[in-house]
Amino acid sequence: MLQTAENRARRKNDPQGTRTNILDTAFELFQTRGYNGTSMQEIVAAAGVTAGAVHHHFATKKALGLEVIRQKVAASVEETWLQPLRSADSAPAAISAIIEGLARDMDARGSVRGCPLNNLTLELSFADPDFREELRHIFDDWRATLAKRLLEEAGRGISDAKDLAATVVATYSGAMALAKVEQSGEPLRIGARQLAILLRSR
Amino acid sequence: MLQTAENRARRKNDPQGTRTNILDTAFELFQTRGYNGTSMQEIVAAAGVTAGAVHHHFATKKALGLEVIRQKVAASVEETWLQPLRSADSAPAAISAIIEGLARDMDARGSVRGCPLNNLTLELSFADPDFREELRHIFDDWRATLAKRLLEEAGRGISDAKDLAATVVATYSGAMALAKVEQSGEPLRIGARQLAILLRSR
DNA sequence: ATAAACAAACAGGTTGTCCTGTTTGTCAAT
DNA sequence: ATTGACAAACAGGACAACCTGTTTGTTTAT
Repeated sequence: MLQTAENRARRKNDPQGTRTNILDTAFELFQTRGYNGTSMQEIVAAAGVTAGAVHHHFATKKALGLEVIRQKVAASVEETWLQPLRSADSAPAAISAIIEGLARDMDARGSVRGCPLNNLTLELSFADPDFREELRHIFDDWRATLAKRLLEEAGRGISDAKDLAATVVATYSGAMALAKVEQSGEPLRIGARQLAILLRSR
Repeated sequence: MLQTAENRARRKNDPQGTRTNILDTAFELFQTRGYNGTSMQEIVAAAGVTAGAVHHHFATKKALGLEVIRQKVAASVEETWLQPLRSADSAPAAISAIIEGLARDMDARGSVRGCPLNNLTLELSFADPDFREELRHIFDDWRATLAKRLLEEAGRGISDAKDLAATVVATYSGAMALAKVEQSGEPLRIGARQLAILLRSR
């Protein structure tokens, strides 16, 4: 039975705010419990909205997941990697600074939830081609931005720059996996040091 | 209503075989759909056993997952990494051969499901400490075996060997993530080449 | 007036787990 | 050598909780 007008809760009527709230909450829960480990009910409860509101903005859980990747995950990589990279004087110095900054954040926070992009990639990119496509775009942008900055350095060809860019992404991603399983920032610091050596040697 | 004795199926009574069958099937499904993406019913159906049989050998899904990690995932790392490493003349040569062999397998197969250890680590190691503990042991063995072999090389200290071991694991793990999202063995080949350069430079 | 933005309740399928009953091997007593 | 007792190894559902998605109705902005 539906409720009467008397005791029905008032609507917020803040479409942009509600939508952003749902996206932010889903991103946080996916990051802590994973996509398949998070239920719609948990998202509804944590966001403090109703199931109807979620359904109005996102028809299915998959549609919500894809939007989280397109907006939140992409923005996260943009903020932590691409912007610092573009505004830095030296690419190798920026890479070291980014990774060591993350290691410091993790140790201060006391817990490591890992890289959102890698988390969702390993969970979903084989099982679902739609997710894979969205995730792949973000990786490609990341590698392209890195390669572009590494190409500016003296005495480096395009092929070397691309290979080094892929290696930076790989070593960072794997170090983050180690950091997650050890719950420590140390693997990231090791990775940063070894990447610095590799970037100096070429 | 329970079934009568007449038309009831005969028991297999092959405890070891049934148990191994369930473990193998669960490992395969976890590898393709993830832990939370796989239901008990799917495991039951794919293994061709009954729910009762699964419950007899593994009380809960989590208990089954932990056994898959302890036996199947650990054995997979042992087979592809530790044994080749121990029996090789040169550690750097073995590392290159292992990674490039995997890249060849993937291209021949036409699909990349990723590293079972990393897949489960990113999905579960933050959300559940019991899973994390089991996964961490495997990573630690992996790094220790690598460090031991890298230490044998001339002019290398224990600290450098440990750092390089962590970097080999990290770069491989991250390259496998790239391979998964690109569905190609190429990122692994790039990682192998760059690791060879790094191992030569020190 | 119309349509977007929600609130509330609900439908129907799926989930992990458990329970009861039957079959088979084992081992000791006869 | 046969039998009886007992425990392990399943078969076949049963079940409540939970899952995603929808529907219906009310509120607000334009």
